[in-house]
Amino acid sequence: MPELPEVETIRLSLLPGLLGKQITGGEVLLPKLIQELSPEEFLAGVSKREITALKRRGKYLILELDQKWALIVHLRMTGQLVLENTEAAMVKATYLKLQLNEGYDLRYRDQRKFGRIWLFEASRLTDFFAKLGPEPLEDDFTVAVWEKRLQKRQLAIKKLLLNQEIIAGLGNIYADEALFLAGILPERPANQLTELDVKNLYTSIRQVLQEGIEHRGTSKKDYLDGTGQPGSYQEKLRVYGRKNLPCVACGEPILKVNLGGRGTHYCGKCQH
DNA sequence: AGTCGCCTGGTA
DNA sequence: TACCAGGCGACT
Repeated sequence: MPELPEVETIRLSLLPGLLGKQITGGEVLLPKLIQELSPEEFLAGVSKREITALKRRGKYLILELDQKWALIVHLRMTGQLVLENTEAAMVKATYLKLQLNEGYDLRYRDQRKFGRIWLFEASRLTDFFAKLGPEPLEDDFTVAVWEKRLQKRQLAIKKLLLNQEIIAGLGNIYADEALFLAGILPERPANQLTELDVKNLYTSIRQVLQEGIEHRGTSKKDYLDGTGQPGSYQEKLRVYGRKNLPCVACGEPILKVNLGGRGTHYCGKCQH
């Protein structure tokens, strides 16, 4: 489900309700959701701790507890993290409930049960994210860094965009959108991109992610932010989910193919 | 490098 | 009934 803009929107929407709150208790209703620990160990580890920061790395959400522990959430395809009144009825597919002081729960829902949650000491974060690629919106992600990452790679550029070790945070929607904006065919081998292609792609990646955040994410099916609100970027998508609809630039029908097992949308006339 | 499994639900 | 879905890791 959520890519970088959705996870960032969830982070921003949860920030006011979570910062400084204490986790008073909780309930795990799907043991396999919790990685490396038993549900009991996990609940004991988060209980009585204060949420001291909320961060994001790629598509991972990081709750810092007591400035010492890291509670990591990866939503995979259909995960949702929402703040709800403790009295509110438990919605279907809610698999984790963390009770906070002041009457609210942080609840995790996940239709397809693909999500993952970890709890460990914050000192392990560097190791945990060691293989993850650069943050595309950070200042240290430069064209030069991007160029270097694509060097000598003969894989289709779309596949590289989806590889989180190459660049963090892009998923199927924003990868297709970035390639369209840059005018590059998804099948192009990365090492055949010109210097200008690489530069355009760099700019396009940052643009679509920025736009996604500004529109509070893309709600195609399940995605909601931490307050239960959908995003609106689905209305702005240029190619994703627009098979057979006219290209916004040239009017030709948008094509959809399968690339590496993922639906891939593009304009056969605008992208080369 | 490519395919399969993990899960459930919506749609063709 | 079959296929598809915003992700990712374990297989061959």
